[in-house]
Amino acid sequence: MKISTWNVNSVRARLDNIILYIKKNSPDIILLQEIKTQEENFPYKTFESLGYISYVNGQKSYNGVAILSKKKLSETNAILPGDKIKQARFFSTKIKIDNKKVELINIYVPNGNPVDTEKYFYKINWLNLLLKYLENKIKNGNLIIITGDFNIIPEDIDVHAPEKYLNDALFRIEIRKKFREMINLGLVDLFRSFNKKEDQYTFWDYTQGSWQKNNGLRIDHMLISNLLINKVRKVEIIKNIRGQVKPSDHVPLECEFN
DNA sequence: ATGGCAGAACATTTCTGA
Repeated sequence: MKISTWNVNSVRARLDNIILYIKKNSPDIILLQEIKTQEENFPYKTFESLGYISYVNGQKSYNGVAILSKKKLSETNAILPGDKIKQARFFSTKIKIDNKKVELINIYVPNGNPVDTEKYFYKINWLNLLLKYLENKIKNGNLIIITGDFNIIPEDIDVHAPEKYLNDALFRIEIRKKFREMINLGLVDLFRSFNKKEDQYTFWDYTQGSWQKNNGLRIDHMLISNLLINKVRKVEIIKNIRGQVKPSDHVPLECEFN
């Protein structure tokens, strides 16, 4: 089974790119972030014609997450307990891997810049709520796959110029500790466990020729329960997507399970 | 320090993103 995560920066503006990607890579499940639309304007029918059922947690203009799946999904939930701001950044469901029940979670973590503003504190608070949610699930014996746009650069190796990001909401120690806390719950940074190389990015800014200079960031992740790691066949960043006409600033991250 | 680009909507300008 192939699972893919992709911040598309507007599902409607990116429809042609997404269709092309689906036809070529045919993931079983795609987790989308930043769909930037309400459910009423989501292109359900386009994806249905490609063989996918869409599950959408939408919002006007900003944020929004969705899961496209070839098979019907069960136990879907669009609410992160305790989040009072209620931006559309969370969607969870249950799937089966190797006949084991697994909670699959799609997240779009707040960016948090500029630091030490209301936006930054919202990010910290959102991550704390997510940690509480994960801790509870894991304590109760649930297997987890959590994927999406974490807006966190885990290590120096994951950013083209670490010294420039020390006081950025994506790289501040305080934020990176939240990522580490997730790992410490018993999760694995799947991409990094399979690939130790530098310059492995999932995002390149639209400005300053970032793509051409390979000035990227690795901020889209898949964390999975330790117990699932031996079910993983392959994990891959689909980098060439960023070179398309009218691309998203993020590219898909794929994982194949046995 | 600013602005580089892109998308959506309050739309020929403003906001948000990372």
